[in-house]
Amino acid sequence: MLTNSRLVHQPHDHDRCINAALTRAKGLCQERNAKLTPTREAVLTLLWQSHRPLGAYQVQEQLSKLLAKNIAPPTVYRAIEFLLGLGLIHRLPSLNAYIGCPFPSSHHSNLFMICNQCGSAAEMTDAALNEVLQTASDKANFVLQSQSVELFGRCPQCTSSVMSEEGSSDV
Amino acid sequence: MLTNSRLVHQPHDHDRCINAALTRAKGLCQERNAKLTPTREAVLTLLWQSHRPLGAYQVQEQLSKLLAKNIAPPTVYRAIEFLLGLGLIHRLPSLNAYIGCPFPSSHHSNLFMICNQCGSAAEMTDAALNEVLQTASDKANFVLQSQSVELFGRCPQCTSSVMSEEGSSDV
DNA sequence: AAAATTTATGTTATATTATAACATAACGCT
DNA sequence: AGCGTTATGTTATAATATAACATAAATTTT
Repeated sequence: MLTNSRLVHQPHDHDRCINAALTRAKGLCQERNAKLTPTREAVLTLLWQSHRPLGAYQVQEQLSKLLAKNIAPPTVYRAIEFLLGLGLIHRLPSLNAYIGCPFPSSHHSNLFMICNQCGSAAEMTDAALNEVLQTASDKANFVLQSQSVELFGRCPQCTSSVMSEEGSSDV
Repeated sequence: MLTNSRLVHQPHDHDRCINAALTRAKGLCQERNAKLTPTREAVLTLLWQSHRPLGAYQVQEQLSKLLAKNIAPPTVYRAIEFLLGLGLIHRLPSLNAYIGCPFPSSHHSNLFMICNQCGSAAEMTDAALNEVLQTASDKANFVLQSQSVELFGRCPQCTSSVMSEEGSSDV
């Protein structure tokens, strides 16, 4: 059961997360002969600034600031589309938001645990889950092609610390 | 494993679906002391016209036609909100669309099997799925509060009939 | 039953998320 | 350098959703 859950839900050296993500991204792009242009890399980095998903317009805002010029939505959406295509980020449909993927090269099932309080989102792959979903599909003669599984609740961090407030912690 | 999968994925007397849904809705409203006003009932009926989810603006369009006057978005969204609150309909986040719930009174897990070809969506509850999700949450010390599980693929109907085209069948 | 209160709907405007369409620029190849 | 391809810029607009306030309808209170 691959997961970044422990990392997401407690203080850690987040620069390592960012660096690791960039390294993985560069590797994957080389492998696939895809170009991680400065814009795309910047968007990926922004999505890795925390373990909270960002909306496209939040990315736009931050990217505009970062590049010190006005960035229009299509630029952001194009970068997002590129990164989604490589599996470097995911879209959380319930939130209309995007988040960096901690294990882009592995085929996995996109299970997210999203904290209703702090907004963090941990990703995990769970073989048992995939089996159950495959079995259910088979029973219904449904040919399963892709899936989206989002869990909402309270992360360990927010559960243990009573004082933590919405969006306050640096997850 | 409660499901409407067989019904959704093959021809059937759909009027019975609609009538059953309305009956259930009326019962539930009585129970909860909630008022199923004409607008709300109309929206529910529209969402039960097929086993395909509808977007809010599709509902608006059809409701305007039905009532022979222009209906503004807030009216639709209010009815949707009311119906969601009672569990009479669900929102499919990946599609920004809404669909009638075949078993509103049962506590269930909102697993949907959405056909990429015809757009139909079957709902099922699966105890094994819920167990797996609960276990995964427990392992991560995540307090599970709610969930959204959407499966995408090919429904039995579309798999078997080669000639079926996008949106053509009366699911 | 009239007044007061709550609940539902109407109306206008606008926020938020996402894409279409076309122009320009940068890159990669020969 | 010239050509085709890929990426980005730019403008406009589509699609989804909500805020804010006005009116009306239903329910409760007196």
